[in-house]
Amino acid sequence: MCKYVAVMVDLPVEQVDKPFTYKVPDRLKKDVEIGRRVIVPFGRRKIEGYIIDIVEEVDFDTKDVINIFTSFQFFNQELLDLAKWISEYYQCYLISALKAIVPSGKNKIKTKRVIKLAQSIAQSKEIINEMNGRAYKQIEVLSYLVENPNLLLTSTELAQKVDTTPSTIRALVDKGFILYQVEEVRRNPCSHLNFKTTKALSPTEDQQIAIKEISNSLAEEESSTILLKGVTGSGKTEVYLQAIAKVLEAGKETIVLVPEISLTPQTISRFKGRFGNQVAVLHSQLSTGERFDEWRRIKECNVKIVVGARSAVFAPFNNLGLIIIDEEHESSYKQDDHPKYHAREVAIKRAELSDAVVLLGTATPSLESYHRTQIGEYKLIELPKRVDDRPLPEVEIIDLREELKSGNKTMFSELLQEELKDRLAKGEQSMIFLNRRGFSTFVQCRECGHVMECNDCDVSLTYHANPTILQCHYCDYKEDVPNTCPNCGSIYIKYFGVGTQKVEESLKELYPEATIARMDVDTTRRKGAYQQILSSFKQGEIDILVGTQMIAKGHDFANVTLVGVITADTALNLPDFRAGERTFQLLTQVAGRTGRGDKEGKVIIQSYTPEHYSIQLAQEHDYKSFYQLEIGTREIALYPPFTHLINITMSNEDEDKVIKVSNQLGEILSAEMNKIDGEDIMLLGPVQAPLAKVRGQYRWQLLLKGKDLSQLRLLTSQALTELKDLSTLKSVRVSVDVDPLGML
DNA sequence: TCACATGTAAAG
DNA sequence: TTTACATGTGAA
Ligand SMILES: [Zn+2]
Ligand SMILES: [Zn+2]
Repeated sequence: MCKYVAVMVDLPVEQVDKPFTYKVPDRLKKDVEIGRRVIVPFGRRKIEGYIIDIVEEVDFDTKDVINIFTSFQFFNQELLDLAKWISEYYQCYLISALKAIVPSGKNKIKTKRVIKLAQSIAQSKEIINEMNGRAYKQIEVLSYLVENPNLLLTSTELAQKVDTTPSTIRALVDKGFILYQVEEVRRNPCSHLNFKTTKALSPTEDQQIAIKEISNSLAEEESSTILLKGVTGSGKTEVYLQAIAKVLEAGKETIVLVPEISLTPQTISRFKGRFGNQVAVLHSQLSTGERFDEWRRIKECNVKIVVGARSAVFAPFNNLGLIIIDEEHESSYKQDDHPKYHAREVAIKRAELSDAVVLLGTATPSLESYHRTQIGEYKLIELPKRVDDRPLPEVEIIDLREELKSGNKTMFSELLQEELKDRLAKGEQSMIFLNRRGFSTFVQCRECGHVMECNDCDVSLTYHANPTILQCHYCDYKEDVPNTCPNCGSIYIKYFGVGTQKVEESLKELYPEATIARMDVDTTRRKGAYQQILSSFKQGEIDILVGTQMIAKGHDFANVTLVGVITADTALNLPDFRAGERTFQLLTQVAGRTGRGDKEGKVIIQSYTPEHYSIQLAQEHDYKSFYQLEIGTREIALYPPFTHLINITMSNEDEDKVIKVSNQLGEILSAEMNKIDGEDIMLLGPVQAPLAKVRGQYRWQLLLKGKDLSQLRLLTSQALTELKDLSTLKSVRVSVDVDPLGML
């Protein structure tokens, strides 16, 4: 038995996107299992791969497997089937899908040099007493170590903690009081946090009904999807927690997906507080080895619940009962690079393969999901009221055109200014929200109008204040802010546009006595800074918090009674069929940040197009009407959920080549469409991509639209094969995105 | 004729 | 992606 194995080699190329068979030498037979990582000879060299099948007989010559990694099985049959589905659905190589599933990289054990006391705690205390008072920093360091002997900090970290430099630590090492020790880094990202254990709350009537319905679905032991639509502050998390408890009772496992930016200690503690160390966390920021470690922990320890971002949908469970997707509508569930999967769709597929239940939670369902409840594909459960019957906040809309007419040239309307003043007087807190898209700050010359742009991308460089620098958001290119215009030499070159810094500055001018903080990429770059700002806001040390998307996510700030949105319609101007949906979701989300305590909340939305239904209906908290209107326009314009889209992007540093290939592919596609009588299929383009150039690569795109996705996929793959045979311009990159979220 | 550059197909 | 082999080119 186990004579041969079928291996997918780790090479993302069309020609090797098929299994290769190898003979297993006797010494390795005991380690043969699907999902193991192997080393095999490939051509004249060695290569890594994964076992995807075990075969008893072959009718051709084979080479021998060189080695099988014994660490663990990277995927089981169920995850392999899921990978196969992904590769087919999203048109990528099987190996790419597999690599999305397994923890990335090698089992590199990361080490660091940590500081430990050289003597026992008691002895160290004595040393402290006997030390020369002049070495007060050394005493501080030593005392810190005596109090926190298990922290295992590196010398830089320790120096930071006690506000000194590593040289102090060096001195202590030389004296023999402490020593360096190399430790394996096996980080448990939240182990240092103390979690308040919580008991199940007694649910509200609506929650009770929701839990009951979910339990019923779980009991069926048959795959199904439930959409839990609950207004902001309606207590969705408690429903999740009690649903998980039911899954645990049945001896099964749960995956909880939350959007990347919501994966904070607060979120994690909600789950750890209830279920303790049965919970593991899978960040996607975890580095190579760390993710590997967490995987090992999940497999080896008694982990029953995994909380994580997008990729946690692949958590290595064998007896999955439930997958929860919080904020189901969030666009971060779609992966940006290949394979461009959507975690919601993958979750539904995975649930189908393991007879599990998917629970989608949100206040503002994606059009797709709500539509599926209407046609009976998903079950719909609603939580229409906030807990304790708190009212939804009052929303007022300000027409910025009117403001301007009446002579207000600031970015804050009269009303917003008054309300801010009022909150400051009452000692209540406010949040000011800026939609990041369309809100870049750019540097422009006042004399000749020259705008500082990225050489490699078709965008202007963004101005950052701290440190002062110009940066490209697409390729990370950085340069110093010029003192003179590179075009005309004028010294009147300065930054324009509204950024969070600018809002913060203006607020400081308006309310010099207020404490104002800002939360954006600049202020949260430092590790832990995000947490720090949030917690000091929560403690009431900050009166006004200015921020981007980051502050819109489900934090509970009881004392926030005012939310201002500087301009609501920036997203509306984008060439994207989801613009209306995005705007509605964002406004609802932001509005939900207020009135979560005993005091009522108020929301002020400033807009240049206040008549737009996304804004009007967000004011009314009226999702249903919004859905009705939006679904109507989608149906007429033949956009999802009534059709599927496939976006094909061509890119190369030579735009002529890109255009040539785009045209070629466009022609092949139309020819194929005629052949297969593709009347239901529409081809748009080729057109220049909305982001015409990124990292020096020019981009053109083709968009396919049609009711039958498998027909679309077949068409693309056929056309691409044909293109490969035909085209001489092989250097042009062709990238396929199935179900793209936007048009970019 | 050799040394090196460039293209192309194949990988069990 | 790496590699071998085929084919092509220019200088000696
Ligand atoms: Zn750039
Ligand atoms: Zn100029």
